[in-house]
Amino acid sequence: AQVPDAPPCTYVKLGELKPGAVVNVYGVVVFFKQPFKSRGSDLCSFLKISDQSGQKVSCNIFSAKPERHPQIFQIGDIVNRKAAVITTYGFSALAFSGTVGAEVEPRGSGPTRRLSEEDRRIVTELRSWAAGRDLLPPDPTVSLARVQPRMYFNLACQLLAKAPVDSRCTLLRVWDGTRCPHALLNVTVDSDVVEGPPSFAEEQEKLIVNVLVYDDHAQSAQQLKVSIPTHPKKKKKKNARWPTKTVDRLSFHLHGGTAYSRGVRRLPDDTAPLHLEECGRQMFGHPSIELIDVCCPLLATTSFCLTSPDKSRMRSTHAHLSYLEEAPRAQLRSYEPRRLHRALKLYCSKCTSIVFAEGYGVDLGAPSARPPPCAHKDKQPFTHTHTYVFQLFFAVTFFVCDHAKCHLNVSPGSTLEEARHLAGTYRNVVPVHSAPGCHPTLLDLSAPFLFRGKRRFYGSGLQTSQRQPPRHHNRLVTSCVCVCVCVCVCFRLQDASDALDVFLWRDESFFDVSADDAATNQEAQDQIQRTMDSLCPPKGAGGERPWLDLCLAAYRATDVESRQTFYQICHTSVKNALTQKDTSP
DNA sequence: GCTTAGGTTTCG
Repeated sequence: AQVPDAPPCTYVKLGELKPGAVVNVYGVVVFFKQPFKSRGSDLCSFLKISDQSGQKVSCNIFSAKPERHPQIFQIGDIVNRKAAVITTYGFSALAFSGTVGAEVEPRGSGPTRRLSEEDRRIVTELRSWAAGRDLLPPDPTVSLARVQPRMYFNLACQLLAKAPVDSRCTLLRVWDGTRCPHALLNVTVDSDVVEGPPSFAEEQEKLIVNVLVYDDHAQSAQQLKVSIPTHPKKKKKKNARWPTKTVDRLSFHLHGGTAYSRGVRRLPDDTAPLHLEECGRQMFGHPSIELIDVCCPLLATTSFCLTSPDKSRMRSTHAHLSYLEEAPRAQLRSYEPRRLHRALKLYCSKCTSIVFAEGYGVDLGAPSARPPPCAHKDKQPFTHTHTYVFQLFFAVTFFVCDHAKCHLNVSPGSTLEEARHLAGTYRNVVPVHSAPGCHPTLLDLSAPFLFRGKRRFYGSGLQTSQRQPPRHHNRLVTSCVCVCVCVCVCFRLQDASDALDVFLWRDESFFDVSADDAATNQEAQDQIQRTMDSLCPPKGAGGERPWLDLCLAAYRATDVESRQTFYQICHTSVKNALTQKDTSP
């Protein structure tokens, strides 16, 4: 770790870095991520820099204070970190009190502030080196008129209205003055929760697209301001029934995470594309300059757009496209498992693979059980996730993910005692054994399979095994996996035409009961059970099965030969459907 | 209290 008054150290070219060294590093930014919240206590910036040696080096900068992170404006800026700690990966710049992560010199030919003669020479050389190559990636911005299915793109647009969909999704109604030629998904939300006009004139609606914004971006989307006043007299709410004709419709998704600089952000006012204003005049008919003037907030994203003065780089709302089909109503016919404690699963907190299917120990007699080939959703077509969950549910098998990054390494010769210790830091820790080159496995039945704070869980299932005494602290452990608890339930839905199995999982709460509570609290389990039974009365128990409005997203296989259609159901949609009051057919 | 993250897009 660095201290503010570390002694001056030598400037080293990026191609000559040695692990463990503490050196003075200069480089041209070739990639950067704005500070984001880490799982620890700090914000983290990530950047890659390069220099004349051609070497690209990664750098992480940690500090809880945003102002202590390097103020990088754009790719091509030059950063300098005195006393960088070199690791085998790259280098870390720990921004402790009194120091900043790195000094930044703008690209181009700006003044070199307060630099020593040597520093000025280095910056000048780096600038002329950087000027000679094309460091900026191509701008992925397209207009709505040019959007194609399954395309990733940036969108600069005006925000006309927004509405929360659920805790992890926000709907943004936007337009960019061009008309998307595809049939568009119609998203219906309660007009009471819409900020901005609840609906627009028919001609206007044809130009407006709905963008579904998820997770971390849903939070930032909620901060965006809609400046078009809500119409004083509300239009009648549109009929929320699903269309009877099934049509492929384009939908726009801004998924969670920041890969490829995904995000949503307000653009500075002076960057509004002129055509938007002009089209706005046409769109709203009679002189509407006022309206246009106040509805300027634009959407854009992250790295390049945040502070870049280069307008062409400022717009980037990545959206992911897929086809959606709309489906009619269905009834809940049954669900599995009927005993809720069997629905408790553990999943890896990093890669989100389910770690254990049934209660641990059920299938230990068959340690040859291999992870299903489709266990990692990032390595296999998404179609398989469905099958995988199904297999997990009805076959008894277990699986420990083998992503290196998912495993907490422990020192050689470590024991269960160390796993127990880790549970003081990580909430749920699973000790595993992994022989070199082999898939990681659980320890045998007599050892705890889960440390959860101060509690240990043995044997077959979370609920029944927590009272056994601690023992086997000397058992060897090679690594540990941090896991989370979720409730995973399969619902069988049915309408007049067919039945469909639907899985809900990986949510922090389940019918307002947290998965953590469900894992340890009988009362919480009973509450879930009662809800489920009210939705789906057991045979002979009487009571009406409610009709549910469902949003079924049909992902068409990209493989045209197979033309396999399969269904993935948005678990929040299903959950909303399951909790709705309407029971009319 | 001394970690966090370590680009490479999809649960929806």
